[in-house]
Amino acid sequence: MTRRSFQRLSEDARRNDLLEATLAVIADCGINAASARRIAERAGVSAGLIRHYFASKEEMLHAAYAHLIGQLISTAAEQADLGGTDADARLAGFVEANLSAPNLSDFKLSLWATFIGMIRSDAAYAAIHRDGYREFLEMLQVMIAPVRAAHELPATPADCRLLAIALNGLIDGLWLEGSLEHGLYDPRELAAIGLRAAEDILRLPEGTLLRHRAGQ
Amino acid sequence: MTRRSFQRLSEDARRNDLLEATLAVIADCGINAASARRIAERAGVSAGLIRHYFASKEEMLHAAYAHLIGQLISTAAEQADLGGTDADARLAGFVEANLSAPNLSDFKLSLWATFIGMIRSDAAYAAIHRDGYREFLEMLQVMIAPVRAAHELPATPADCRLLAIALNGLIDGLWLEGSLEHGLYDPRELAAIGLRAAEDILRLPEGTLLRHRAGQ
DNA sequence: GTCATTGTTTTACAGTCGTACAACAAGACG
DNA sequence: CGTCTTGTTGTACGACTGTAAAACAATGAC
Repeated sequence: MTRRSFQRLSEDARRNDLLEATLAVIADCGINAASARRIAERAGVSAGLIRHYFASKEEMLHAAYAHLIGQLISTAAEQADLGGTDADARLAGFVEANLSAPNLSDFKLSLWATFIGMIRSDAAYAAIHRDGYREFLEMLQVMIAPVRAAHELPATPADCRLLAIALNGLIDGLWLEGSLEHGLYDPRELAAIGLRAAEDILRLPEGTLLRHRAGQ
Repeated sequence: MTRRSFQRLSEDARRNDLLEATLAVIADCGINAASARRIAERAGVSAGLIRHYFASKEEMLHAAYAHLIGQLISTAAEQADLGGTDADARLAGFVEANLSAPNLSDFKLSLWATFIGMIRSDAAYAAIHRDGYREFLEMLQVMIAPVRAAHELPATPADCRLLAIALNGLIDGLWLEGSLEHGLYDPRELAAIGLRAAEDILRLPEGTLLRHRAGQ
């Protein structure tokens, strides 16, 4: 018996590989088929290594969920940052990022749904969900305030929080329908639909957000 | 060894018990813990019996998903029927049913999400999802037409289909946010929010749907 | 070049999984 | 009451599960 040759990786790199492999296997094979052995194989690693980075497979799944949420949020935050100091552009970028690739994808939706299905029976998933939701809402609220203020609309924290909730509902609904790929609207249209609806919800003049659309 | 005493049930009754037990275990314990043995125990039956009603556990899961979708749709259809021949009341009832108990629940959301997470890796789930979505859309389209016509608004099948898609997105988004129980709005308000937004989407006079609200 | 460290593989194990099938008993029918 | 049908139970089996731990080898320090 000759042993497999291998390469030592930094803790961060290997951990990341395992998390990405976990997500890939769940999305491609389903959560039921996502065994430790299959995930390890996908990561190009032996099954035993998992326990070197995570206390249990369950802990790795929790970390993978947090990893996914982090990707979704940071992708949106990065696109918002492309707007620089322009409040309208920042908000538009944030909304658009959530309604276009890579956040808009059946891959991510499949994972999101799988984990959402577990928050009822596992408090760890529920906590990760709650934290991500809070962070998302807070970012929205912070971005909404200056946009509303610039158009001389009420923009107290309380106002903006309610608007953030409504906007989050809109984004979630459109993201869900778009990612489910019902083929009912061109994915490229989705961001425009969302930006237009966001203007309505925030009572902004027509085009305030839409003219900052990056795609197309 | 003395055998457990048991009762023979009709095929329909036993099948239904097994499907309900399947859903209950998935929601309460998570899909990973939903083994055939645990499901059988929940149904008050031995594990071997499953194979008498379903060719495999997988087939039972598929049937359970279809069962859930059927519940969601028929609950909404029944509440629509309470509106009798009044087109406005029928549509309002349909929308409201999807935004209040029993359709609005963390139990049902948990199941819905779990199955949605599997449509990417299993064609059988995808087919069930597609069929349910089509049926839902068609019901909306049929109910929208007379409401629009009564207010002398365009109501061709093409018009109503687009409106049904938009309305479905709204319902899905609100249902999702409401069922996730973020505690951000009173569940009783949700139906009112949805009816009000539906009036906007369909360009109906204020109160057209809202005054048919059954709850409260 | 040698050694120590430790990331990685391999093997082993007890438990659980889905399921096939034989034994049984509940209910229907005469 | 006896007999037949078949819904239901109990058991057995091989495959797979998560995980513990020993054996090993890649890398860095000197």
